[in-house]
Amino acid sequence: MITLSDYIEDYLKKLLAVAPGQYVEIQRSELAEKFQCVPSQINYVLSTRFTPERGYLVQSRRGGRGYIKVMRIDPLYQKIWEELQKQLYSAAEKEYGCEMVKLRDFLMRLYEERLISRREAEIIGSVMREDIFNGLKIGSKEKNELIKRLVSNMLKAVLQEGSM
Amino acid sequence: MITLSDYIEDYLKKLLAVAPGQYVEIQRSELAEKFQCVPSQINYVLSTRFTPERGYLVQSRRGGRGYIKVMRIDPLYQKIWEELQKQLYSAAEKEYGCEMVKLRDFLMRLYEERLISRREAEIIGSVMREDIFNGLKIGSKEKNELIKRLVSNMLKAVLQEGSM
DNA sequence: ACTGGTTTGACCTTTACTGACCTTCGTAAT
DNA sequence: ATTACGAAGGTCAGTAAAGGTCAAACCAGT
Repeated sequence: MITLSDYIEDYLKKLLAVAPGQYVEIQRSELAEKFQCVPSQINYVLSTRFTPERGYLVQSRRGGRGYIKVMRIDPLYQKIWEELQKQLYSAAEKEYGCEMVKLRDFLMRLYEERLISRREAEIIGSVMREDIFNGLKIGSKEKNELIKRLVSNMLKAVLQEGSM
Repeated sequence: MITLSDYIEDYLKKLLAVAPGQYVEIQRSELAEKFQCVPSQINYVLSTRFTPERGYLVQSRRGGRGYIKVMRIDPLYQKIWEELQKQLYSAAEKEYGCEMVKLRDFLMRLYEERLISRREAEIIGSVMREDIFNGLKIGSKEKNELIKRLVSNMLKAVLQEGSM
């Protein structure tokens, strides 16, 4: 099942692919018109699919001559590990812990950056699911710590192994 | 006696038989409607009849435009799956559960038979360690179940993706 | 009666989409 | 310069549309 948001995401990615430079500039209302949706849906797509975790940055300007600029973030190979740790231990401190969704987004980015293969992404991703704890009596603090360790370990394993 | 679940199972299998590709996509509520049952019965059928043991995998997405995808898996991979389950649930009953050593042996075999790459073996292996639980208050029964689920999920991920 | 598979429904989580209302900023009129 | 207007884009809460979970009730065969 493909949603409208998926189409819009696709469209933007295709634009990015052929764009000279690492960015594209669009008009929100124009795009909304093109896809026959309300303008705020564009924001929805941007905020759910073009996040930093997925390797994108969005800038915009309001008012007359306003625009939205979508950029790809550079690969930053060295920083990958740090970024992961930040992911794991930022929201983590708020007691509610690392959000699986964000983690998976980050994973997909590693895949898109070709640091890991599709299969590797799936393998690692299979651990980032709330439902692995279903029916098990485990405290949420423990759940969280476990996820962090597992993901860290797995990533460490690939990063140590070198190129795929 | 033939139950409703049997009919639903049949129906899905027939769909799969004529489907181009090794999968079918359905809407849970639609199917429930067709068979005049509650939606959750579809989950029941899927979880009891379309398991990896029987050669199937199920993926899904929630929310608007959600769907359920039922896939066939390759017989070769199915064998592997069964072996893993045997590994996980044989010694498992002896309270101390799946021995990591045995699991690692199994992993190595997968690698030697070229079903997984070296990197994949490293990733999966990084989870098969007692020390991931160090200092965490988790019952040994839970630890055990968790390891099984994690390993199963990871292998499932490989099955889904097919040959490397 | 017991047992195990089946069926159901109440409640939950996730995702997509919409619309009313708000903020920002260029620019044309004063 | 100042102001007023209009043309962007932003926010957020609400609605709807999926699918997931779990435990209780319900049979059927022994």
